[in-house]
Amino acid sequence: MAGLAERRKEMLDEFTRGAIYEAAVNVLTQHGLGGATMDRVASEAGIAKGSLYKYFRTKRALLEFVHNRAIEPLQKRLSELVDQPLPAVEKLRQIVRHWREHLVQNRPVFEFLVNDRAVQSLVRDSEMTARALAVHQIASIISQGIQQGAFRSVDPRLVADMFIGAAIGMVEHEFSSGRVREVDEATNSLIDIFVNGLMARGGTTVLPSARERGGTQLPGE
Amino acid sequence: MAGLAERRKEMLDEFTRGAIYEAAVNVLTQHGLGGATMDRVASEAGIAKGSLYKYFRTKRALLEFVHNRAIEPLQKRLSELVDQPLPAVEKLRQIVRHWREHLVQNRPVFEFLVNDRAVQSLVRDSEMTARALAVHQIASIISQGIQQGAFRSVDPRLVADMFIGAAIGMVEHEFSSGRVREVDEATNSLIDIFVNGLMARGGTTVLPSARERGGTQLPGE
Amino acid sequence: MAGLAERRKEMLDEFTRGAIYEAAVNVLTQHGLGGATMDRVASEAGIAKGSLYKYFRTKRALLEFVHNRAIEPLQKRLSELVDQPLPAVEKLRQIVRHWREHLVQNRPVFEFLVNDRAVQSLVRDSEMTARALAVHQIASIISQGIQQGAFRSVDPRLVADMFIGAAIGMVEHEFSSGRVREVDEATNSLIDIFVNGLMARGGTTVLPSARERGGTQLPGE
Amino acid sequence: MAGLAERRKEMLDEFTRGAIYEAAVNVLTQHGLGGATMDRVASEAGIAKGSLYKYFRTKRALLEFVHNRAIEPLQKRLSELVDQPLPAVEKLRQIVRHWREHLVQNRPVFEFLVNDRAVQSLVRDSEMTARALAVHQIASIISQGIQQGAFRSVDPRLVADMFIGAAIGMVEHEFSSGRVREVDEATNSLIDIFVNGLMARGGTTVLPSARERGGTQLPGE
DNA sequence: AATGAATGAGGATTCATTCAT
DNA sequence: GATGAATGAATCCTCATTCAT
Repeated sequence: MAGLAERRKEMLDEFTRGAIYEAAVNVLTQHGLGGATMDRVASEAGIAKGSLYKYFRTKRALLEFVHNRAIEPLQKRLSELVDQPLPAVEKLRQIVRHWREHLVQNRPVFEFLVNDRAVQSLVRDSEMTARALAVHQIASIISQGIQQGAFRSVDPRLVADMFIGAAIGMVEHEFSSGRVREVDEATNSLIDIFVNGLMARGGTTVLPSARERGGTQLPGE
Repeated sequence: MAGLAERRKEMLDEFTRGAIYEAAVNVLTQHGLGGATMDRVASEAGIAKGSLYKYFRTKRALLEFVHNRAIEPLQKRLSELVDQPLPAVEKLRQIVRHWREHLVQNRPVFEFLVNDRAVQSLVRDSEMTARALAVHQIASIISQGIQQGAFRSVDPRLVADMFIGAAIGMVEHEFSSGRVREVDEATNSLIDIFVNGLMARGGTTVLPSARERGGTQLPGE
Repeated sequence: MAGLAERRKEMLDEFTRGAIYEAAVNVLTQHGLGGATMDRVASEAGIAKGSLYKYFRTKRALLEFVHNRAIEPLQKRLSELVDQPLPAVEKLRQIVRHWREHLVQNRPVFEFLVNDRAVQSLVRDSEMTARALAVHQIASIISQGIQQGAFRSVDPRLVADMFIGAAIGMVEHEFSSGRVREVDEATNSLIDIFVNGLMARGGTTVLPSARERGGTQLPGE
Repeated sequence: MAGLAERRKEMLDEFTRGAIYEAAVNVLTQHGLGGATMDRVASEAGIAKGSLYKYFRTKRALLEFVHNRAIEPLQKRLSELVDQPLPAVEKLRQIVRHWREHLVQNRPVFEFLVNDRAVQSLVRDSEMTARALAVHQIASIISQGIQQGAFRSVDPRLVADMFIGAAIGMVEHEFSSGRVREVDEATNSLIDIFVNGLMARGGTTVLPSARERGGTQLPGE
């Protein structure tokens, strides 16, 4: 009996939290972070402000909830992929493709919540920020690639951070260029660059990198 | 003459604006964007609130000023580099090195202002946001590389956006790893990845990229 | 039912709005228009500033409310009278009497709100200001008088404006003279002047009006 | 020498005060009473704010100055007329004509300063407000008319207040109707009403005024 | 004497949070 | 348990007035 009532309540709770999530995303989309008031969220969710506070004790808690729920699928997929028996490159490729789709489909949330410093400081949980977790896991994929001889020896965490940055840059490009391209086009471009580099192969000579040059300065540097 | 008094006034003005800039950066650093009130900035700058409003007619104007002053050197250096007679790779290398140094030295501003969506919508000037300008110029460098045969044929703007993202990721890495490395180490890593890719050369075989595979799906993709 | 709760809420609302009206009038009386701050009104009404803003979204809305509530009874009575089967003179007489009583009883509001240019520009509703409405209706009474042969042929709207002005002048006289006279004394004086004029009848000769003189200029004109 | 320098200074002073008057009127016209800041007045007058404060120690003093200078010609003409050897009616006629012209020509000042309660309380000088003075003098003209047998016996001050009110109403009519009529038309209408009343003469019977009826109430009164 | 930068009290408005019904 | 009215601290901005140069 008690168990049933409890389960019932939990489900209702979960349902309402979903509605609040939708409402918060709408408000964020329409009014931006600054205009996202508890009043508006409650009204958009069709509940009273007092009830909203029953579900989230502070605004910060609400924002954390929205933030986490938005990021959750990304983290989940990343975790799953890390453990799969795939070559490192394929893992990266699938990660990027999934990120891209998710971001494009949930653009407003990421516009206003995830990629926003103000929120990040607001929702920064005690231990490990979402990004740090992603870096950690992508770094492990890169390490795998190095160990398996597919990748050169690089600093996995550094490259992981660059990789994430490039992925974000890719999505920003799609946002700002207004046009959403073939699902694989941008994804493959990113992987292609990271795997093969920009260098034209076959006979063409480029200036050696500074590392290869031993750090000498070119004129103008 | 009149010229003298004017010059004097301008210098004083510039001096005060500088002090306000410092104050704003401090407040931003200590209180974040949300806690950056005009009151606090004025107090930190050691002037009255009314005086602050003499220099900046609105909070938004102040934020724009801080934002622009922080970004200005980056844009200036980028513009200079674009026009220099250097190989594309060297241009990119120098850009990254300069960005990195500037960002590391002005971390607080970039933490709270430049890379923040909320501010971006606040300070978004009519036509072209700072990032768009940077993308444009870096894309032109990449185009140059392609034309000169150094780079493969890629979408310059897309790769430019990725490149900027990767550069930001690199700096974030330095911020979050807490340790600031040798000036060239991270820079060269970034250039190295973008030019040569991650792929281990010499006999090792990796899965071909989707482009080379002709778009076929691998299992799990 | 739902209706009950709604009715209850409406009554409470109306009650509070009444209290705010009183408070606003008090503040207006004591501090004048310039000193009528939302803070003071809230405090005088015994509610928090935030609550005041729940009832009136802006200061302007509050002022409009006070203005309208003060003028409402005047307009109502005027509208009623216009349609009654009374000789034009009697209509005018009753209007003046009612105005006078209302103004004397609500002196502070009219001192600071109704007869004040600054407020008029603040509360000027889109279409027809209160005065314009009054002019319109009094003009229609004068027209009636003309049609029924009681009044000479004059410009009804012009005379209506003069009539209103004279009525205001009458009340100002009572205010400034400090003494409030018999209810009918001033009222009848006003009607008497407008109906019969100042001219002494019976044998006494006065200079003909310019109209009668054909527009010739007297010395000093 | 000292005398000359003093005279010179006085003249300059007077000149500047004139410029300030013009500036204040412009600002009042463009920004209304609320937007009439000392800053704007100084800037419009082409002097520094500090200098403005040399001429008027407070904003109130400036407003009093503008108010008085605007009213001055009206008072002057009124005083002159009172003492002239003219029939009372002619005095009233000329007063109204002059007021009307002056008000029409200086509309902005009167819109925002003279007929405004907020200012009136601001500029109310200790003893006798401008209106009170005008009432006094017009009342004396009416008294003259009564003594000379031209007017019936009425309360001169009460009628003077009504008269002034009617004159203001007349000007308001011209302002609100947008059209400025022949100089004498409105003026003569006003005088005509006040001298002869609205009553249609010659055979037509109207209800007797309450005075004549002895104060009896009509049905509906 | 003229200037205009500096001041800071004051005012309108918002919004996260509480609590009586 | 749900509600939404009440709260008041906090924020942006204005402007009359002063005073050092």
